[in-house]
Amino acid sequence: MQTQIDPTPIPIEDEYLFGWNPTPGIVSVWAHRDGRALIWRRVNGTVVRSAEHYIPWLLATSLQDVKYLGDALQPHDEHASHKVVLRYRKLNGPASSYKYLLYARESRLLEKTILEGAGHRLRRPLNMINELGDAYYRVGPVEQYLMSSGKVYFRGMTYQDLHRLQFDLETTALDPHRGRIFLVAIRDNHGFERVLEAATPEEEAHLIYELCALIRERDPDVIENHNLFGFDLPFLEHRATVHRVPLEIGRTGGPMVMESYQETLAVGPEARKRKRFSVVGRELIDTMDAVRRHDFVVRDIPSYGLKEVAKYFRIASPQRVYIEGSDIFETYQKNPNLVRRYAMDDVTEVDGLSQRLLGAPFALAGMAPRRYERLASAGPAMGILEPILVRSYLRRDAAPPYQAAQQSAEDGLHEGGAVHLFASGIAEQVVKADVASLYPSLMRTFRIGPSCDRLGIFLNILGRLTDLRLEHKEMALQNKRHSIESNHHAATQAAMKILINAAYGYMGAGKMALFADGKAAGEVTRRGRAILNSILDALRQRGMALIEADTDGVYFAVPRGWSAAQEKELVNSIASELPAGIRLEYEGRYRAMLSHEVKNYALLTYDNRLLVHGVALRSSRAEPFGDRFLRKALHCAMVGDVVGVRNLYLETVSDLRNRRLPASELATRVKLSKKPETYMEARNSHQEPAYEALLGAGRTHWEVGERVRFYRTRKGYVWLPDETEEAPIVTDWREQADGKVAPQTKTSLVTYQDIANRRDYDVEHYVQVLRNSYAARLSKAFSKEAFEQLFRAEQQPSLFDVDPPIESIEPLWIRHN
DNA sequence: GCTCTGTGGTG
DNA sequence: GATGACACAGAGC
Repeated sequence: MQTQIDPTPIPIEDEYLFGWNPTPGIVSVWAHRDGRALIWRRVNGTVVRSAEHYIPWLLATSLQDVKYLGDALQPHDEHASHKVVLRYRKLNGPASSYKYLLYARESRLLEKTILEGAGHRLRRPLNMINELGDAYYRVGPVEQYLMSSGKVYFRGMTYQDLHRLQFDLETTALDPHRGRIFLVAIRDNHGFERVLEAATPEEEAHLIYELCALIRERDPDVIENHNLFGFDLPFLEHRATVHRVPLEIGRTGGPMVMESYQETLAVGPEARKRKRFSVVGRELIDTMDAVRRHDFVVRDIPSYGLKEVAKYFRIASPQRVYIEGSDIFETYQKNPNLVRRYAMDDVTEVDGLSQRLLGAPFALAGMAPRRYERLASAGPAMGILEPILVRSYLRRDAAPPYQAAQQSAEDGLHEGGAVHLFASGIAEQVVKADVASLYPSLMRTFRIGPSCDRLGIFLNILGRLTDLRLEHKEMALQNKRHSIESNHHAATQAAMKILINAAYGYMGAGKMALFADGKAAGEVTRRGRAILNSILDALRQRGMALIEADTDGVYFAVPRGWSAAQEKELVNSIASELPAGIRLEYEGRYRAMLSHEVKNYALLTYDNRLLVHGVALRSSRAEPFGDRFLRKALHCAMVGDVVGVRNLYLETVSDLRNRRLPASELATRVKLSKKPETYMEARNSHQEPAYEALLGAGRTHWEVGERVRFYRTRKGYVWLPDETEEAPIVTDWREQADGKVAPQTKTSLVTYQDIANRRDYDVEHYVQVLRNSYAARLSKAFSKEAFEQLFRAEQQPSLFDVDPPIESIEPLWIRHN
């Protein structure tokens, strides 16, 4: 039974935000370019499919390319004749806008007709609408369907109503060229759990077939996993191709084959090409996208890996099985049950992550005219806000602005937010205060919106979102914690926050954004800098020790012994001096902070957790021993335990010198970018450790993109394989004493574990690495002399014996004047 | 030194 | 059937 939340019709003023068509329960849409659309709706617990038609359309700045059609081009309300190829609707708007909505019964026909006309005009053949620059504005078929119908996903549904299935592959290697699937864990939120296995390579094809059959049988609306697009689907696709097993996991009624196409996901740190997979009738969700989006705001997640993230969100079970990635297949051979549990724990955590993080995209899908799976990973500015704005303009028969003709987007090259580093070193009793939604607050308070938005919809939506968000936040608190209602409101407010925070970035997005306005964006940052400066002045006047400030927030140290209440009172008193509509908030307090550089610092919480921000304080080389050293040393330094830092350093050096650390602790990992041929050509002039390590191990073939782990010895580099080869039995034909040849079986000589435990590394090299790349990150915590003394490689006293005793060394404290 | 490219994650 | 939110290190010039 579905829970109906807010069954009331959509108020007129909210049509911009939520669309206007009340159709409930849409869980998936698949639209073809020929005008066919398949809609799946969840009605009282069952899924119904309907086949519909929509009219493919796009927006044009002029009719010049289609004028040649003559009578075959008609305004929308005239001549019902079969000779009409294209119709258009003239939208209200100034000369420079997308004044014409062109449509035809088929998308390809629409585009071909335009391309032909443009080809005549430009006197060259054209193949794609993209070649015509931004004279035309197009969206995908599903977006066309949703924008013109005013429908959205999930109307009247809550997150619990979705049928979600998680599956996770366990493989013998990370690279599908070098390994295979040996196990799949599957579960769904209706209580289903299953583990499929392929003990031998021959069973892999059947395993894939079974997985597909199970998905069809369970028939979920959504398929989820962590790094689904980055690992499971590409791996599955590759193995399915090898075995020629069709990947039929879509909903019956559409083509059941997984489709894939290239896309550039330029969302935050994901700005690179990756393959996008899509399935008819189901939504594919990668929980890592949600983690990334969450971290964009909080910037607090140490790693995006599933296990780390599950711990971070406290959804990891205490009984959870942990197995090192490279040990999984070997463990499976010895103790398959353990790996079964491990894999099931993985999918269970993915479900937990989904419940925790996917509510917001779910709520976004109830607003923006795009598929749920796209909204889960789309950039909120171009990917979500803009479709909402365009839909709103079309609803009003208004032409969206055409930027290329206007200068305003480009000439607004402006300064961004202010970034200050006031002090480096170690501070105690640190407070973080920041302005809640600084930029959107400024936009709303001072009515700064894109000048090209004639209808004022941008600011209208921003205002509506801000008000509604507060209401949902309030409702989330009023309802019982973790109740369906509370979760629904919490997710909705989170979705609105995403949109609100996108508003500023969208205005500054440059000329590709339809509603961009660089000047307005510049005005926002200018006012933002002024607000930040007044906050900093107020803190200085009150004698606080400023550490660093960035756009809308500041870290500072308060006098020793202050209580949290005193800190809050200080922040509130400063907040009360700011303009109405600008809210300065007390965000948190920390026992200590190491300030290294702008945006690079470590925090120690009062419950002794270490939070590290910025890559300057993280290890880029990622030798495990160095990483561990750095975390411990940071902790010691931040509590003023200088002797502890020194001892830790001496211990680590001694561990290296006495070869107490296994090679795996010292290995780095790099991704190969050269093909074997390419490297062999350049090898004489320029050698690279990763390739030399492979060649040294007798490997002459590799794929670009393979990750190679290796460590350094005095003789060269040693490859540390990340996986155990399958079929470890080799048959060795030996000539025996009597001259006969007989087969001799033996197990393979080395497993990766043997190599990982070797100790033949170049000790002096790693002592250098410890000092130069790890200890160096503590340089800002001490004076130059103290640093030299602390990290002197040898224990010998200095020549002249003038060093002060270690016990007397203090870190560089950031203190009040 | 500067610009360009790659990276995050997955077994 | 595309995006348009980072912030840095390392390679290549």
